[in-house]
Amino acid sequence: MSETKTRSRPSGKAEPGEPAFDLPPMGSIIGYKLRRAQLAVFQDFLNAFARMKLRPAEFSVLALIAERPGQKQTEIAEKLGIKRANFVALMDGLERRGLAERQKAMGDKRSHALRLTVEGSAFVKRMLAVWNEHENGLIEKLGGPAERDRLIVLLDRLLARSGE
Amino acid sequence: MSETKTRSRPSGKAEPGEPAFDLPPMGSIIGYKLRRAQLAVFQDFLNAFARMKLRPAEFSVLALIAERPGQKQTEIAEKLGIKRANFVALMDGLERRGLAERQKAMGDKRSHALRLTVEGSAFVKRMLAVWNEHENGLIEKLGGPAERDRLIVLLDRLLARSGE
DNA sequence: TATTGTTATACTCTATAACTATA
DNA sequence: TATAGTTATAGAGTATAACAATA
Repeated sequence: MSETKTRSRPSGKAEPGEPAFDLPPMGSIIGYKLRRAQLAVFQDFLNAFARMKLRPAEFSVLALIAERPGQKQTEIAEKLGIKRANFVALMDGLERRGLAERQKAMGDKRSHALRLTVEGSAFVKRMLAVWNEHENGLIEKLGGPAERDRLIVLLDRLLARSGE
Repeated sequence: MSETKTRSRPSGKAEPGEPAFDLPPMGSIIGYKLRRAQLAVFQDFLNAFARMKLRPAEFSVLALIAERPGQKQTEIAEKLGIKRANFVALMDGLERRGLAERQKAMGDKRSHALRLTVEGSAFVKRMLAVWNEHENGLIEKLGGPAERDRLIVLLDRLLARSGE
């Protein structure tokens, strides 16, 4: 299907001395720019949360537990695209810091119901305040909430039917 | 500066039984969606280049050498955000496969001028053909070249003045 | 038999310090 | 003194296999 949508230049013949390749400008490559932007955003996140010593994965785990307490490890790990084996050390860290805990579930004795501790709830409140500042900074860079929404729509298109 | 642009819901009081947090919907978090989209695009890249055994970093190094032969390692590494120490093994791999080579530079005897081999030039031609298919697939997903351009513009805004 | 959490392990990426040979 | 390339090393992140307890 389809002709070359990738090139912008009319494909003229290479001049002498020039390389014989019709190359993408690098700054227009979707995957490349996506990666650089993601790294920049994560770096901004790490700067914002340096004082709280919180990494993106820990943020999202705490957010999911806060949103719906009692979920089991596999559920949260799957939602975040984390292998359950790698989730163990992550959860160990949150438990060691006294922010979240594993409780024995009512029905299934194999699984753990994950909950925030009292200290963890206070932590999450501060975490969300910091996150709001961080996120609003990104939204301003993008040009406002409408531009943010446009970005999300485009990224969702890249994610659609990728795993199906 | 500025009020909360992050929330979409009117911040009503929490109902009994609901968690006491006003949480972001996770799917609307810029960094989170950015990361998932980047992983999906890279996975698509890896699938496309599985047969050629080429990873994104190797692709971009070959593309930069092809674009302007004779550049030295530090130049290319910096353009790609790779530490020069980590660039060594990457370049070793390309050299071992006979795709690119280190030549002694004319002026500075410390530096290496990087060039494609004859075999490497042929490889890059095939590489660019595969890449065009991959990239056009992404552009179709986005809804066409205009949507791709809009995405690049938004990602550039996230990258602007981040490191200054 | 299948699933939950776990351990052990390995591989990739990334980051830093220190060395050498040149400049 | 500083720079280009290199080595060694350590830390994240991620992937798989296998096990015990439970379903």
